Amino acid sequence: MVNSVGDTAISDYAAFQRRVANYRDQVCRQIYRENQSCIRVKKEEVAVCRMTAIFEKTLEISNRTGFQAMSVRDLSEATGISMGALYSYIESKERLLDMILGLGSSTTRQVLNEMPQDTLGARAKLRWFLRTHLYLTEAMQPWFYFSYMESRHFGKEAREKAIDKELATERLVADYLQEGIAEGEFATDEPELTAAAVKPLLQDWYLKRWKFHRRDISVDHYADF
Amino acid sequence: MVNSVGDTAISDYAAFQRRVANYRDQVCRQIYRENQSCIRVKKEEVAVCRMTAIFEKTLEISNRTGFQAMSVRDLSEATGISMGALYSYIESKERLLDMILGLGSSTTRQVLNEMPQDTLGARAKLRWFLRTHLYLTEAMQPWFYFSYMESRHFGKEAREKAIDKELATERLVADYLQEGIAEGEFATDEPELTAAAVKPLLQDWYLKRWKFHRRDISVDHYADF
DNA sequence: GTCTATACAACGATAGAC
DNA sequence: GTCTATCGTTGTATAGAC
Repeated sequence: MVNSVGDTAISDYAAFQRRVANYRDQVCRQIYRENQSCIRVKKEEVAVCRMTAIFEKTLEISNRTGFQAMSVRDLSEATGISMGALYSYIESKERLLDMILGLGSSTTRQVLNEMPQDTLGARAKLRWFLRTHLYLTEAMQPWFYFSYMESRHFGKEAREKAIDKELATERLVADYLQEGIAEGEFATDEPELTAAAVKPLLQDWYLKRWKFHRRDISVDHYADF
Repeated sequence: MVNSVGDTAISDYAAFQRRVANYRDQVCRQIYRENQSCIRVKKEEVAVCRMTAIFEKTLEISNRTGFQAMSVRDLSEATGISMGALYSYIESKERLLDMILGLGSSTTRQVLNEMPQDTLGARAKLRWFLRTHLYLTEAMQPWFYFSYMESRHFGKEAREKAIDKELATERLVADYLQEGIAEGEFATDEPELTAAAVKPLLQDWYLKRWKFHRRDISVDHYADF
């Protein structure tokens, strides 16, 4: 409930979810402005509203059948927007992909850069980071799933960006571990390999949700660590 | 080197690789016979040889672009077999998918059912299973990658089969853990969650090879456990 | 701003000559 | 058993009426 400024941990998932929902609208508007040059619809309110729906349906269909298998006709039908109208929002299918990727990575960047200032000690920082990461992938599960599954079909630049991001996350975890070892908090002789092992555990949460839905939520998974 | 009948562990990866290569030919021939009714080429030697090439190239292209994005024309070009000739081996693109899935799961079944008889104790059994599983995914990395990535595009039956297989693996690991706890060998209060956590670590090996190629091989990853 | 109708390329698959 | 030529379908994207 309480979500005062200096909290060490995010108080609970529901609060976190609300925060992310706010970001989403904000980020959608930002995406619209960035791509205004190729969007024929000029009324911002209309455009942002419909684009939000387009993004949502795209993730929904793509996560069932794959982005490339999803035809724009499918998308038109799912959103209730005709082919012609649709193309006044997205310019091309490839551009749609770019916009969706931007949507997620902008949100992620904002959320993970908000570590409370008074979070001290490697253990606390690692805890905060892992928990926030887990919450984030839960709140935006469709996007993370999409991003993971489609990453190999990206263009060269986008794919390299994805790899960089993954390595950056791993490096951050490895650094926290290293810091913790120096503080005498952790006992691992191979922080890098451990960090590399942590990543798939985080990813499994959004990739194999059906598996965890038969049990309890993130807190448990956290205890596991 | 030594690979005598009763070895507790597979002696080394090179030997294992040779064993799997033998299986592959054998399994390819089996696939040919099973699908003989819809394969127009009747000379077994010719057919098996070309089908092996077709399977290999399909995995190669699909793992870059996705199976559904791979056109049969691409495959024709890559194999050097014309469209017409190609279709006297595969009948349809969907059938090609089925054959490839059968190829891998047959091999997997054979290999994992060959646990040495004198492997006693939960720890030894778990070790053997994990090491063999890791070796197998290394030897057939393209197939495992393909299977993982394309599983969501499968038909209902095939997808359920894949889920069953994954759960079966997890159950097996959980059982070994349980057995080990009973023997006082392991100290985990949640064998099922631990088993669930082991799976993504195994999978990460074939999904993110680029990450591990900057370090050393499976033995290390095993030590990590 | 949205619709229907359509252009044009690429797809899976086949026929028929060799 | 293999090839070239071609079928019908479906895909992305656009034009022009409303």
